[in-house]
Amino acid sequence: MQTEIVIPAGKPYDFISTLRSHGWVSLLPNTPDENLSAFSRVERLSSGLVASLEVSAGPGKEPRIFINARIRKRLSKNEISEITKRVSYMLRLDENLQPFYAICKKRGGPWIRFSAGSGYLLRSPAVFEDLVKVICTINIQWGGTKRMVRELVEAFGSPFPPDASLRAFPTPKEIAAVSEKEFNRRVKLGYRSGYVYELSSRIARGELDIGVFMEQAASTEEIKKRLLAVKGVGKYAAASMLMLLGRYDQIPVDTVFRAFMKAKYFQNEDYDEGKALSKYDEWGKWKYLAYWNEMLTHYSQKVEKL
DNA sequence: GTCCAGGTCGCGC
DNA sequence: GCGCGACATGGA
Repeated sequence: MQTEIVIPAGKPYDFISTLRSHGWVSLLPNTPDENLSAFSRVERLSSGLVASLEVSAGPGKEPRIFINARIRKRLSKNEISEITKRVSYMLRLDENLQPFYAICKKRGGPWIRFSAGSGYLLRSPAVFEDLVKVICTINIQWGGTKRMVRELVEAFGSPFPPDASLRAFPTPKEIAAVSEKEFNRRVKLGYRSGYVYELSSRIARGELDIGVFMEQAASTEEIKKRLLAVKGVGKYAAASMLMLLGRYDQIPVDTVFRAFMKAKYFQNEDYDEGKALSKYDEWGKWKYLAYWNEMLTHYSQKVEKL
């Protein structure tokens, strides 16, 4: 059965730019179409039902988002609402980047191109998935990240009944259902394996509530502290997670940041990390977006790699 | 074969 | 608080 769900973006929104904002659209269960202008994804609803979602957008500055949901039965109101919420979260339809655009406009020059509707970075519908995916970007090349995420989905994700080769992202329970030894045998995550398994087990046992990372009222410093308490999450991963949680005031310092800063700002002097970071001080709570968009522009938007 | 990747941990000072 | 080696895995 198919159900079409329509969500008005409700604000200037550039759907294509969201998909191309970084590599997340290429990590399973996300599957981009060949033009990178829409994507599909298998999603396991809280009822345990597994659906396949095709997400695309209509024309216009404030487009409507279309979700074509395939599932065995007719969708209930609750299920439609759940799907709507998850896709809205992925696309960040609830975020407001107007203050960022305003600063860009004021600065002028190349920043003018960041106009209303662009700059939203795709994320996963659930924080657990983003945490695992960020851990899978640590000390590994992008191809390795894709491989590890694929192995996780194929080994532990719930299958989509009409086509069991399509699977959802695993839940913590699905991972914690096997022993750590078995986990290590089924997916080759290198030394990240223990991090992912421990995280999954703690959540599955109820020792860690993933909601603690989403508390809107908590300060960014507080959320950062909670993230750093997760084994496997250091400064880089915490800053990346904060971005995925909609807090843009920290920059993940990694080989990408360093290489870009050296190429753009330190061609004629020795690289200095403090100096590099301070380039974005004036952006306040929008540092990440300033850095990321400048970096994308510098490399002329190489989509697949980042 | 060798190097190292969108780093992090645990140790010793 | 800072420096440093170890760490799994596979691609370059």
